[in-house]
Amino acid sequence: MNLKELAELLELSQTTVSRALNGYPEVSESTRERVQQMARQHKYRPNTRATGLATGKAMAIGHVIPVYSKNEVVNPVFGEFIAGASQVYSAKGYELLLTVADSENEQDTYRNLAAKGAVDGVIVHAPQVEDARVALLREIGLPFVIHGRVPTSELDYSWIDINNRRAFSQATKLLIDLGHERIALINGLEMLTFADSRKRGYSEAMNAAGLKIDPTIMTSDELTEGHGYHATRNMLKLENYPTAFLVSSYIVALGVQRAISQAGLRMGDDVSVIIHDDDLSFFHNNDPEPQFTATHSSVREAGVMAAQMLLNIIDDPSLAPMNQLLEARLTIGASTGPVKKKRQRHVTR
Amino acid sequence: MNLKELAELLELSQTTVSRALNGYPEVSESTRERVQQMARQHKYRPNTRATGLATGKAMAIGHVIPVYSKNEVVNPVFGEFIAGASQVYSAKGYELLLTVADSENEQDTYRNLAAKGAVDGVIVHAPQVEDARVALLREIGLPFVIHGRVPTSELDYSWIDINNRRAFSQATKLLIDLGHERIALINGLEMLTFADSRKRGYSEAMNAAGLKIDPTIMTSDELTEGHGYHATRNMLKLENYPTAFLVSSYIVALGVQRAISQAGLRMGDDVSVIIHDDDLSFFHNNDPEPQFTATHSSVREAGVMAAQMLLNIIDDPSLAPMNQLLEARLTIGASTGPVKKKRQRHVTR
DNA sequence: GTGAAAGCGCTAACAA
DNA sequence: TTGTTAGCGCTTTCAC
Repeated sequence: MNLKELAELLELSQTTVSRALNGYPEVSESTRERVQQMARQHKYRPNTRATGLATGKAMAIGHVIPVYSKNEVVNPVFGEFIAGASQVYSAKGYELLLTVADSENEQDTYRNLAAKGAVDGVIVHAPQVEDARVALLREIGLPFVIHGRVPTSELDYSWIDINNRRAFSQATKLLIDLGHERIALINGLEMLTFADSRKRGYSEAMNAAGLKIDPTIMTSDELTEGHGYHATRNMLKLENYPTAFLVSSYIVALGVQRAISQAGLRMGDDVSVIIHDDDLSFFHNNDPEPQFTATHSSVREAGVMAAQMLLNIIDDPSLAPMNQLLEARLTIGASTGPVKKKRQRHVTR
Repeated sequence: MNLKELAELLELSQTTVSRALNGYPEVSESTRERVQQMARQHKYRPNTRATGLATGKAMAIGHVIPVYSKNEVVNPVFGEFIAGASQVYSAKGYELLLTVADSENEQDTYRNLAAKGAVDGVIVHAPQVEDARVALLREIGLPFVIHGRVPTSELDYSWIDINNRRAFSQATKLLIDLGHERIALINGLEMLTFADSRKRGYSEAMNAAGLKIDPTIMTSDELTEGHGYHATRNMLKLENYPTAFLVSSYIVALGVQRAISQAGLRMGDDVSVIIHDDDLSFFHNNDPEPQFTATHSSVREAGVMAAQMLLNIIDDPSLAPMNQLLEARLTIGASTGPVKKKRQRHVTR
């Protein structure tokens, strides 16, 4: 069923039907009713391509997710973020175009998207410390919102981010307050801003407490189980191995847990562990039942907000860049018990 | 830059330019060269909407991922699957339209997608044991491939699936051969076919070995960390708690690990654990270094194959339904040591 | 309040 | 080998 057929059925012109359906005021209430009724009855849906062609709008938003390595699992946070954004799009009649780009042809990806007229704007994922995309997108004039920030950019742009620095600084401080002095950092690739920020937060808290930052208990690599496992395994072989672990991403945490368990240590007892995957999860023996959300609810929310932001910008391109910094949820506090000095236990291997 | 401008620049008709670019044979080589050269130079990309409108094809594939609950994290396997499919699409000039549908309005989602002409076909994710979508899609005539199977459907349809039944039967048998008798099954929602199949595989192997199937060490719930944690915690309180765990999804495994560790048991030593997330991972003390890929490489591959399948069907709708059953990768074998009877160790709580 | 007609950017008969 | 023309399904000016 297309507009022409619907119009013939109603014995009206396409124009009137179109107007009735799109809420133009000049249509009489009676015909509007009639048109809407008939449209519903015949399950009429305007053809996206035609509408897009006629209006010059694509009614679609592109999400570009870069894949940096063949080993790495697509980060689950993308899924959550997109689930959030998707809600907003379908409410506003937009579609979501997903592109998985390997880092080489990523520039082309954005160019193509714009030139083909496939999208009205894009959400940029996984920004890097040095990221050329801000300049690129500005150049091609495609509206965008970055999920994350680009610290090196002098250009203004819209972004939404989780306060990774603060989350890691708080988490580190918490561990320090609990008596830990050897705190391992199992981080993502530090060329990516989220990992860079987390490292800063960690370092900040360590410095503030006058603790030594020891590169031998810090790793930066892909977010894989293997990374977590090998890193932790090696660290637990050290004379003075870490008594606490700060882990980026729960995929990595799976490996960390495995190595801890294998070494005969108990997670949350011999070793405290905090996992940060935009939400924070804390494992410690003083918790009657350690907190773990793993709902990624912050990320989903970030997706919603980013989508709204982008649609606003598309509506009114003259808008000044917007941004939003979300705090990570860390629901411990009350459940953390008395501070006591951590002692290392013999590691069985 | 659009076709008209490009044609004017070249002092040719739009037709010729279009033909030259689309590889029609009747264009002379010299003009074709000239056209391609100019197009490249001006970064010309045909407008998708216009092309779609003119050809009646959307040049887009829809992926619909259902979300059954607010708690559940979007299953990471979707990400992998889509990453695989995406490769194929971009190679063939297709776009990927992602829709996240909550189970209620899912029927509408497919209807809309078809009526709007937004996609040429869809990939259906997360099929249920009783799934109305096969009939629905057949009715609206939208080409589709199911990622999974619908056991109750009498209609023929195209699908690609991982042999979940076999994977779980093998995994269970392996654990039995190692001397385990109390094997827990931490499963997904059994209304979903993947979980249903896994349960069948498990039961099959248990029955074959003459072992009792005990519902108190089997759970079926959402794929969350909390599910794994609580299920395992409760089971470890049992008099004769399980000595082995078979876990659907590594998100859940994270919780299983946590509970094991908390109980003072060692994973892969006191307790064997197999995680199945389309690839299998086995943790057992006889492995010098327990296998874990967590690359989801099977799923990514499945995505590639599903996409190819769907594009073939779209090319030639008269094609008979195709299907493909992939075996899960379980790379243990050599590393599994001698079979010995498992003994339960005292659980500290 | 309603309709005729042009046009969005492309493809594809049909002509030349 | 190239060009003319109509048309894909919709929106939107302009006229009535």
